[in-house]
Amino acid sequence: MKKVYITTAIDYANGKPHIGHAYEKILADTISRMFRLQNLDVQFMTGLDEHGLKVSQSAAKAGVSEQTHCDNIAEDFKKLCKKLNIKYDRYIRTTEDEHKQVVRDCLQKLYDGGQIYKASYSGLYSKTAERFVLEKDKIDGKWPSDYGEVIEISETNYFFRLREHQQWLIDYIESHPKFIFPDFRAKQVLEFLKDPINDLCISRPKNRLTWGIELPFDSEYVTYVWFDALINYITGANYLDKTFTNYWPADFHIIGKDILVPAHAIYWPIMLYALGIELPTTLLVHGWWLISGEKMSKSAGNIVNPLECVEKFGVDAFRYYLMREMTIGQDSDFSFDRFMTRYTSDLANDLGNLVSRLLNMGHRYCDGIIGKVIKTDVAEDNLQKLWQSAIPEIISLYNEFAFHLALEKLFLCIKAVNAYVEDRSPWKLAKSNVEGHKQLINTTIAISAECVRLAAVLLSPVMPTTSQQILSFLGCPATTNWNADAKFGNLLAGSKLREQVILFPKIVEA
RNA sequence: CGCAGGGUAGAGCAGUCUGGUAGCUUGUCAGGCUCAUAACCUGAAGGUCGUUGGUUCAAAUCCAACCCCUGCACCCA
Repeated sequence: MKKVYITTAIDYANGKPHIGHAYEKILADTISRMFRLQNLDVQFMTGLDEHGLKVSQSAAKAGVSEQTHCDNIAEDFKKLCKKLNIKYDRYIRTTEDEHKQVVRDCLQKLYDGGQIYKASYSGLYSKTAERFVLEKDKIDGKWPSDYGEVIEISETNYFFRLREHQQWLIDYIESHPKFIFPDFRAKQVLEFLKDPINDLCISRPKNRLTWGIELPFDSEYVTYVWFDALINYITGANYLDKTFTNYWPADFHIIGKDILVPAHAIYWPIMLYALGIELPTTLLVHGWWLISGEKMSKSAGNIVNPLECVEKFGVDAFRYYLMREMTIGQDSDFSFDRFMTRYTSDLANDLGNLVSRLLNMGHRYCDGIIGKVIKTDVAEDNLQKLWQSAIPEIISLYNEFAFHLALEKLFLCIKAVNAYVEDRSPWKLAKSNVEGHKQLINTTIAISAECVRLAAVLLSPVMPTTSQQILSFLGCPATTNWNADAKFGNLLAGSKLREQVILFPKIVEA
């Protein structure tokens, strides 16, 4: 009865949504949908990380309260999800009462168990940047100008014991090859763990920062934002409730490579271990989108607004591009040129045009009704065999998160339908009076329609709306179950075809 | 320095884990077709798979060494 529990990282409430946020959500959504189509009960959660210094600073800059600031950002991100057709089951915010309670509960448990201790330390502190800095931050022996005055201060804080669990963590990662995907990321973590790790400072004194969750055992401090943020995963699984085991352990934490080390591969497993909670099954680590070869970052200011693309080309085209171009784990380059090429050649010319010509032929030669497959020959057999062998391969590629390969394969099959239609040339058959040609036309249309139906069914996780549209053109309901729908059959006989439709109009000017 | 990733037709990428005729898209050239979104189909040209060595009957793939590019302060998926 346990659900498949899938999470994205929660977005930090500091700045606007960009392509990276969009990608992670689309990836998680695609995975969720693909599991649902295989009859799994999915719980998909995303959300917002709202505490910490940066949020406090952004709010001050905008001249609003922290909570108002977060409410606004939450709206932005929820809008993004809606635009991208992200079907999450829960949207968590770290300012929710339930979450605060879970964080305090965990802190108290760790404190009682001796996993948290108080210590003082001193270091160099930048008053302007409001954080500790290191000697190595100096450029040419001088502090960067935006650090302002740098002074030595000493501070007392609470620390969470990481180091004593280091060997346990190494053993755990080595004995659980599925824990970090793809494999090379695990290697990276193990490299990191070759050096001793420091205990984690999990508090901030209120004289520096008040925007956080107060420590349950010391009201002079708030909780460090990462400690707070990571706990969202168990809050979202109803940690305080009996139903916790319906969700936990999480099956997939979907995260970017930047927050693997140390947050998700070091802090989080040790936190859970120290709390006596089972670890998530898999950290699914994706790469970054570069923008025309350059690293995308807030500071560089080259943020591609995903919403712009969506409005111009449609959400499914955008989802298709991201899933088709990215090899999970690697970085990938986003360029409008390539987006246009994918849009035009894959979506408009191959898929869209196939749908368009099929509908038109159906009306022109078969009165808009799909006939029965009566007469088949080598051409039909070959096409059918191609699809029959491709379907399980595509599904298993999906299950391995190799979406780029699944889509490549699927579009090769779509091309094969175009070639098959060319081979049969119903427009020629229609001109002749030869016995049996009418049947052959019916067969061609029926087989092609069946292939288009399958294409729509298999595209559903990536392009849910398009999938549903295509199916409705063929007189079918949306697919909800691959076991039933992802099979080559003759399910469409008697179905009424819709009038010709342009699914992906050519967009002349980029 | 170290660690990680990448280096495959003009361009952009996959394939490398699990060795066996080098694949996809785009671009170019030549044909075909006209149902269709100036779309579709067929064929051709184009690669010493970064370099050198090793293992093997067989290496893009495994091993070793080296070269080049990228990332590794904060922020950021």
